[in-house]
Amino acid sequence: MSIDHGSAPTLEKVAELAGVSRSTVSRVVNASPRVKPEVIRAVNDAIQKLGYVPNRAARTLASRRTQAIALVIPENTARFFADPFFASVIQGVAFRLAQTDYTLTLLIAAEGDPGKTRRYLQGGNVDGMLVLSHHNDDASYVDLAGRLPVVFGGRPMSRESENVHVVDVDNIDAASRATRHLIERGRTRIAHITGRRDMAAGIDRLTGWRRALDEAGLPAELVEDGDFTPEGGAAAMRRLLDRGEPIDAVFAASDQMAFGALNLLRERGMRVPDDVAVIGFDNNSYAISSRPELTTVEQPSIEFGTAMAEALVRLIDGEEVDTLTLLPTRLVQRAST
Amino acid sequence: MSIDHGSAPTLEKVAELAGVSRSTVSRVVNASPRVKPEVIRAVNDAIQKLGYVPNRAARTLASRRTQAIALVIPENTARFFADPFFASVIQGVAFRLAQTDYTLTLLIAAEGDPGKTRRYLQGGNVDGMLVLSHHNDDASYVDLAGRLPVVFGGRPMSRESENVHVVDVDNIDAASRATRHLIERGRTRIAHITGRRDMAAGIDRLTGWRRALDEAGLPAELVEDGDFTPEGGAAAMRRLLDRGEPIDAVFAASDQMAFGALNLLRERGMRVPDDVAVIGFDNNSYAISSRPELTTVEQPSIEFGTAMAEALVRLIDGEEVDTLTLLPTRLVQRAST
DNA sequence: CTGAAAGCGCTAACAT
DNA sequence: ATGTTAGCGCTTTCAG
Repeated sequence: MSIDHGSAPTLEKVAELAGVSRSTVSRVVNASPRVKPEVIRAVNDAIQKLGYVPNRAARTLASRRTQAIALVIPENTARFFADPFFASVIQGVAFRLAQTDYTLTLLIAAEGDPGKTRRYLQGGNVDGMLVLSHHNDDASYVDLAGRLPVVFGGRPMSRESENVHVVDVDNIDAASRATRHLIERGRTRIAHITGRRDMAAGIDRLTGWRRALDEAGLPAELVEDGDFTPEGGAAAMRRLLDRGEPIDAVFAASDQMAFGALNLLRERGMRVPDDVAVIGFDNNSYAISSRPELTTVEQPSIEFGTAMAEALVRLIDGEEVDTLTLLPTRLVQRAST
Repeated sequence: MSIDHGSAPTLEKVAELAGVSRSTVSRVVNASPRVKPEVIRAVNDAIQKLGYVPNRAARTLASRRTQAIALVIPENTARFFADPFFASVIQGVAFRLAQTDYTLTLLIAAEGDPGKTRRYLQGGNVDGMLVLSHHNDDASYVDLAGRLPVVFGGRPMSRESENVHVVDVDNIDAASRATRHLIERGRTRIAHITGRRDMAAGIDRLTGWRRALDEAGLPAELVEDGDFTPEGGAAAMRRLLDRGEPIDAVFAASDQMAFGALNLLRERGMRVPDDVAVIGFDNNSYAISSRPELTTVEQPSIEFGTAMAEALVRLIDGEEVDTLTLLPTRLVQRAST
């Protein structure tokens, strides 16, 4: 097990080989202006020849810029890694950052030792942070917004702070639209399977559903809590059906729950959309894997991530960034309604 | 937009407050032995009082240890972020590392500029790297194993190098077992929907299927390529059926493909498992979301990630680590067979 | 067991 | 346009 940690060539070596000072090499490496073209050439040649790669730690130490961004995911949220929405957001963040010189540090905030993550974040190890939280514990990061640039994915449950930047979709409006879609198709007994109630998205979608129903003068009593998973959706659907009241449509706060509801409906011998129309939220693989395929509200998940990264990078660069970036949603009509 | 980048207290401040030298503070921080208990107390008090957090860059620069680990994911593989298996592996890696002082740097290796990732890796920015690849392009990282500790998730397609460490499951054996399960249940016309052929897992599962069939003296001609997705599985199933030859069972190299195949079988009016038995691979959410639920080969995905992290950390610490870590698989019997 | 001194590799004024 | 001079905050011999 002998690995050749061949000591990397330093900036100084490059300077010697190119016959210039270290400052000049530094300038060339950092694409600073005012360097004679021929010198740039000479330096680059030397860099090439030596296979020089700048040492990040030294750079960070001297410049006070880490070129690193943290993606903070609370431990309990991390369990939802496989949730298509989260996965896509992370993918979007990673892709956008791959186009920059920023490095992405994935931070699973352990519940056991919250101080560890905070210390890391406050210790000047990153230039900014992204918070992706499923739950309301994101509250613990809001205050950090005063110490370094922070962008939240989805509005945090806690009070707003002026330094808090958020990327989100208008969940109330989107849910309301989905519900109206059902109403327009003549449904009157419209149920809702909620997302988690400790998440803004879950609460807002519930609000949107209720609003649309209220405006149409329809009853908004058929609600059961889900948890964004297929199993949770099926369980909620079962409770809904077991109430014994008539139901002719259901709006689930996620495709996964709609998928689970669909399965249960089939088991109970109910036809979709004939007996019950079903609409989901997300437009992910579950929407097209189900039979019938799901009508759903599409939210741009990858763009959700790129927008977060984009906002943070601009924030770090000292640019003006909107406190709230709202991404568009779109109703996708399929066979379940 | 004014953020208070309150300059963090340095080790020197702590030394002053505690009335000792910087060296001593450093020793305490690094839990070095031979420091008088009372001094340790004094220093810790000062650290507490000042809210001191060591500067990572300075530490790295001075000690030549980054305390960072890179998780490299080729761009094309990153598109499979939502694949439950990948998501779980990443989750496992992140969780295991969260228990250490290592930081996880997520590196999406851009196809456009492969040099960027390599430079980063070679530039002494990390103490070790983990490679998670869906495809055969992991070959480009095998040689880096000579410069720093590397652990692959799934055996790379390229030739082995003595410094290459791998965490994997025995795909040949597992696939063979799945196939034998079908044979034992009296099936004789057993088809296979492959994974990607440019992945070791895809190739090995095909080999295992063929081996079991050969040993039983059964024909191994019913093969169609899939790509690990539900859509790919459905398409492969369609081609299989369109051959017009009898089929009484199918082994799909992933639950997602089995799921897709199941949907297609239903469309064609075939009953599972009565007419056709179906077995998948992974045991993820698709296996329990499908109707009927899938019999499948379970592979411990989270442990896959923790094992990778574990091996790398030990490698970095200079410990002896097996070149190949094989994780156990298990047949999970459900309604589809 | 503790302190002094010398850097780690790079950037950033300040000169020139 | 380029070089000089100081560090950035920490670890690490080497003394004692």
